[in-house]
Amino acid sequence: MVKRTPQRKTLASLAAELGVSPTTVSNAYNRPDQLSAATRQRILAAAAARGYPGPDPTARSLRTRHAGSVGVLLTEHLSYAFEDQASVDFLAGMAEASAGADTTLTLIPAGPGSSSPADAPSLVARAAVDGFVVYSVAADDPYLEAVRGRGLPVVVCDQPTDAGLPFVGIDDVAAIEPAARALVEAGHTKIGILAIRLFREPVDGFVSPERLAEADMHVQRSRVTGALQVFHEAGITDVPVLTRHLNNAQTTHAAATELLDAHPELTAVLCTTDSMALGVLTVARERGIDVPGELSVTGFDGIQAAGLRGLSTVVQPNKAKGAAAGHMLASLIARGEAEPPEKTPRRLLPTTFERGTTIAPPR
Amino acid sequence: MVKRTPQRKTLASLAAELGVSPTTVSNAYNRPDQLSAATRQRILAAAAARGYPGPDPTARSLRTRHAGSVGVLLTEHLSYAFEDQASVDFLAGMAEASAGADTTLTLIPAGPGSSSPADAPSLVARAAVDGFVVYSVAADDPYLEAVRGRGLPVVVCDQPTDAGLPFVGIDDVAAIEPAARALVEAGHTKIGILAIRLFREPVDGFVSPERLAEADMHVQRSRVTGALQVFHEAGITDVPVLTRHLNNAQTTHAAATELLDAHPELTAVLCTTDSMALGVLTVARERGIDVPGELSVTGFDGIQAAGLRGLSTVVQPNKAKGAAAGHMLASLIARGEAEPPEKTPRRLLPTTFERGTTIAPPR
DNA sequence: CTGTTAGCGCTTTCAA
DNA sequence: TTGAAAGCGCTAACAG
Repeated sequence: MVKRTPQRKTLASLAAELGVSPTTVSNAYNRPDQLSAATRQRILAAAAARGYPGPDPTARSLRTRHAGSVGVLLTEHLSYAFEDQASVDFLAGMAEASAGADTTLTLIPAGPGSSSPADAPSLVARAAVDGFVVYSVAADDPYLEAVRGRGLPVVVCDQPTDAGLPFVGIDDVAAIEPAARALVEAGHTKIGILAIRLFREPVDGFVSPERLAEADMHVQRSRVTGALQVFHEAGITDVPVLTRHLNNAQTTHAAATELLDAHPELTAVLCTTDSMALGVLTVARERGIDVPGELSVTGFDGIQAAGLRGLSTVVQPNKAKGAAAGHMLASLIARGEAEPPEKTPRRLLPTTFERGTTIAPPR
Repeated sequence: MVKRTPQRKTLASLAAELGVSPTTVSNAYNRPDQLSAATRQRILAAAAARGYPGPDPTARSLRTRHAGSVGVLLTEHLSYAFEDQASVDFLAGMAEASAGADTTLTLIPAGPGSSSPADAPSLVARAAVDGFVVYSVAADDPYLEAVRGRGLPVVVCDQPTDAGLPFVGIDDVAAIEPAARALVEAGHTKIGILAIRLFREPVDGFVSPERLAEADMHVQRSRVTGALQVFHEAGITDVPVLTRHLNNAQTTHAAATELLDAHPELTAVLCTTDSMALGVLTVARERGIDVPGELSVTGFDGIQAAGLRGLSTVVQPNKAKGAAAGHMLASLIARGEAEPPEKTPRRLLPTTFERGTTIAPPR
């Protein structure tokens, strides 16, 4: 007993076999109220019996001009992005938003993964999506270029801040102020700054004010300038700024070492990243420097490890950023089908300063 | 000077304006070797000038019968999945595989998130993908049903183990043996077992052997039976098994408390999950019970927190599972377009036992 | 190297 | 409540 498969199953073939029109079958799936419950049942039953999997999504999308998915572009090689808690949290927020919008998420495996760098953005060109969310990429990132080329709604998160695109992020300048101010108010005057990746090209070492003004990674630069502003207002003008391009245990440790060696007079270190701050804590422990007794330290991000160590830090809402970006994109997509763009939306989310236990008055 | 936008840009309209055929334009994008470099340049330039974004992905997919994306279905509400390190690692592995295959990843926001439970799997039905990877769901999960209904290649990871579908996972029975054996070899005879979610419906408390045989969450059950087997062979037959449905700090703490209260004679606890084991460590510390001096503890999974605490545990390769599942699906998709299914593939990945520092002979 | 033709499978007016 | 007809935008044969 072999059931033969009558070619490929399509909505039309099903309709033909049942002696109804394609319209009716289509309605059975998409507009239950447009046909009698009886016919609908009959159609659905027949479909199940014959193994017709329902209307082909691609054909449906072509016809309706609607993909039901939004593209997500994460800076790094996608596989690395999952190792970074911040981007994972961001994705969680996106997921929340997309569930609410009955939309799927299309992750583009960007980064130096694919074959040639030239055809890498081709995945962007080929993705069947209704819009993109781009998370923290450089202003001239080729993937971002590819996304713009698609002519679909785009929302940028964190970076680039000035691309003229709808934006979700935080006010980095304002966000770091409470941390800087806490240090100042505790009485510190010898303060150093540790920052991550200020420039696109690898730059490690101390950065002069002139050089800093040219830093092209705006998020990190804003945090440094935000802090410097507070320090300057307090009359603290001699603030060494040290940067590292990479952000791992090794580099942060090296950075902390270099800063403390070059400036033994420091009584406080402000970091633009929790990982940097944790590096400082590690070096301090190794050298028997008491924190916060002899050295105050602040971070930025609010990663879990920071919370566990009681680090004084600025907590930013990664998951909320994802949700906000998702919702903003959804509304752009919804609107795009009607009214023109209007003013490009820009949403800044609030951050909070976590007092922690790593700040004390200088000795 | 206003450039007028001549309606919607399509490949055909571009071709018409340039006075070439649609084929030629198509080739300019897809088969550079099928036309002169000159014409290609002319076409691409014209496209850029007019803002033609390139061939529409949906139409292309319809025509080529190929979506260039694989669907990923994670058990929990997608947003929760990102809070679970194991599934994040799994996704990282998937990402790696998909980058290699020049494919995007379509995440389906499953779980109790969407509108009505009835139309929730509809996202599965509407996803434009070439196949699915399903990660650790119940055998009768409605999303899994929906996936099967699509008639596309599917790879299951972890669960269900016996769906007759291509499978990637570990041998849970064998995997836990080294942990159980280490306890036995250290000389323990009073051993308890802590397990997570043995049943689909919420079950909290002690589980009799009869009840255990009925447990429908096979992964967890296998770990318990694998351990029991080792214990029985060593003549240890009286082994209390306690389970909790939820897996968070609170429930694991409560479970540990309940087990130690009911069985103060225990000198060792084997857990089917690191989180459970960490719960035991927490309770032990609270009660001043020395680990491993007075109590030996083992876990399962190899999460980061376990490593940091020196937990003796079975480490499973979550990222490798993702990569393996991704590759298996890719090959099924590639093949599907030629040969018939053949034997359904099944891949078991190796696990390792991490000795750790939480096992010692009983006092 | 380029053009003509014929659909991929569906939804959507519009008419019956 | 159902049906007929017209494409959505593209690519793949096959000719030239």
